Formats: sequence, C-alpha cells, structure tokens
Amino acid sequence: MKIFLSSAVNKIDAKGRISIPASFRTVLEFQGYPGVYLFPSFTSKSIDGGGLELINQISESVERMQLFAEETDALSTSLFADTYNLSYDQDGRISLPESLIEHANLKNKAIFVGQGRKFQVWNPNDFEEFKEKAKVKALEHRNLIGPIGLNKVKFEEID
Amino acid sequence: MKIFLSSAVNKIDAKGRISIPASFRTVLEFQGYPGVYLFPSFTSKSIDGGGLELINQISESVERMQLFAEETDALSTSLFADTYNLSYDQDGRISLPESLIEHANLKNKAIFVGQGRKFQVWNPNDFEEFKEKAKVKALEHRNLIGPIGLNKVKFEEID
DNA sequence: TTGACTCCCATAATATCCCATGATAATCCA
DNA sequence: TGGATTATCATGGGATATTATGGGAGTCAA
Repeated sequence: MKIFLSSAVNKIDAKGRISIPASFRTVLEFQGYPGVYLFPSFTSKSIDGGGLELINQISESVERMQLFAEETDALSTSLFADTYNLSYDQDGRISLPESLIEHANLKNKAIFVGQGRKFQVWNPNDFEEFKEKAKVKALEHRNLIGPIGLNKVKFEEID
Repeated sequence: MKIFLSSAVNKIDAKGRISIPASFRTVLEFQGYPGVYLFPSFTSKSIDGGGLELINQISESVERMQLFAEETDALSTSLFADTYNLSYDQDGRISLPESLIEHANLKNKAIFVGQGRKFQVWNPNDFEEFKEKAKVKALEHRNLIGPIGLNKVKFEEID
C-alpha cells in the first residue's frame, strides 16, 4: 500500500498522545523512515502530514524556485519553520506540538484523513463542515477525473 | 479473464464478513495486488470497487490536474478520504467499514455487480429497483443500442 | 519537588488466521 | 453416457494477532 487512504477518528489522551492509524504508519514505513512530518495547512484549519516522499517533493519545489530568491526565502521560511518531524512510540503514538493543536483547533479527538500522497488531521466537527464543501467542489471537477466520472449513461452490448 | 463480469449475491455473516466472488478475486490478483479498493459511489447508494488499475487511474488523474491548492485538497479529500483498501483473508472475505455499509444501506446480503474495469456493491433490493429504472431509460434510448435485444445490456451508472 | 516526556505493560475490542462443512460445479473413467 | 470422485466455493466458528488506548515507572531538566 503506497498512498494514504480512508480516515479514522482517534482520541487525544490525558498525556496529549494520539495514535497514528496503523494503515498510515504502514505507508510512512514503506517510505523508508520511522516518523511523520507535520505542518499547518496553508488553506484550512488543519494539519498537513506525510512521510519522506512529501517532504522531498516540497524541498524540490522550493529548490526549483531558487531564481526568485526573495520569494524562496519567504516560502521556505513559512514552509519549514512550522514543520515538525515526529517519531512515534512503539504503540504508534505521537504528541502534537502546541502550535499545531492550536492551528487545527483540536480538543480531545482528531480525524486523520487520507489524501493520497499526504494526509490531514482535523477537528472532527470542522472536518464534517469542510467535507460538505469539498463534495460540491469535487463534483464540479468530476468530469475531469476520468474513471469515476460516472454521470454519463453508458449502455453497451455484452459478450 | 481481465474484467469484472456477471453478478453474485453474497451473505454478510455475524462477524460482518462477506466473500468477494471468486471470479472478481481473480481479476484483482491479475492486476497485481492482493486487495480491493472500495469507495462510496458519487451518484448512487452503492459502493464502487476495483483493483490497482482503478486506484492508479484515479491517483494519476488527480496529479495531472494542476489545480489551486485549495481545490486539490477538496478533490483529493472526497476521492481518498472514504476510499478503503481492504485485503481479504485466505477465504476471500473482507469486513466492510461502517461508513460504506451505511452509504449502501447494506443489511445481511449484498450483490456484487461486474461492470468491466470496476464493479459495484449494492443492497440487492435497491439494485433491483435501480435496474428497473435503468431499463426504462434504456427503452428511451433504444435507438442508440441497435437491433440487439435489451436483455443483453450492461448497465452502468446513471444520474 | 513538579511537569514533560519517554519506555513498557495491560486490556478490551476488533480483525485476521485457520480449519471444517455443505453445496455446487468440474472432471474422470468404465 | 452416466455415475462417481475431485475441486472449488461460500460460509460458520474457534483460536490467535493487531489495534487503540489507559496507566505505571523511569529519566531529565528547571
């Protein structure tokens, strides 16, 4: 399994720990590093997360922008300053930094949401709201997706 | 055999397990991965399913779409957040996640419906209903089908 | 000490493994 | 061809493994 799929609500315990879903840990370990990278999302009150592949992609795209030194500085500052590399304990738990908890408005539960090459962590209530809007936007782009653009009627003869 | 053909009603047992039809498993394994990908249909109360090929097509088309970050998040959320990669046991059974059971209104039986490169899972009663409606539409579009009888029609999803 | 953070173990719920059975389909052979 | 033996499949159920989560004990720093 190579990508982050499905979603799961986990609990933040009294010590501030939370389990990373086992299936996500499998992906992270597949990418060759026993840890997770987390940073505040630019566009929503959630946390973006991923493994080595994600952080490599980000570094590369920053490097490609070397020509525009000023912007690169600004960008890499905001990208990396709030990025944490957390290793989880042998039960698969991490304790989230205060700044991420604040950004995502997390209380005692969080939902891990698979998004393919990365995932997000949300306050479950906030996510429900976002998901409704996401569905509308996704429908607008559905026809571009291909195999799941199922709105066309298709009758074919078989055998 | 490389595509998902024909349909079968299987039972959901006391532990919540259900057998994937053997012929479907053959297709899944042909695609090179011992598991199945399932997600709620966008347009009906059923579950869409497929193998590696399906999920690869979806991932690729998301990556090809150069959207603004916000839209990418929305799209990949609605595509991946409710998608489950389930591996079946050596008897070919999976246990369906609660969210999919709800979406497809599944009780103690489910019908697997082959649709070529993918398949669907329905509550058998709901599927019968759907099929009736599809037949009516087929009659309306009879001229598209040609001289062949309507009993040889493959139904794909309609709005 | 106190608090924050490990590492380690306990536990309950769930998922998975493994074997058994009955039904149906496929094969074989006189 | 017909009838018996084999395979294959869906399904049931007991045993085992995994997962999320709670909590104890040790470490380190202020």
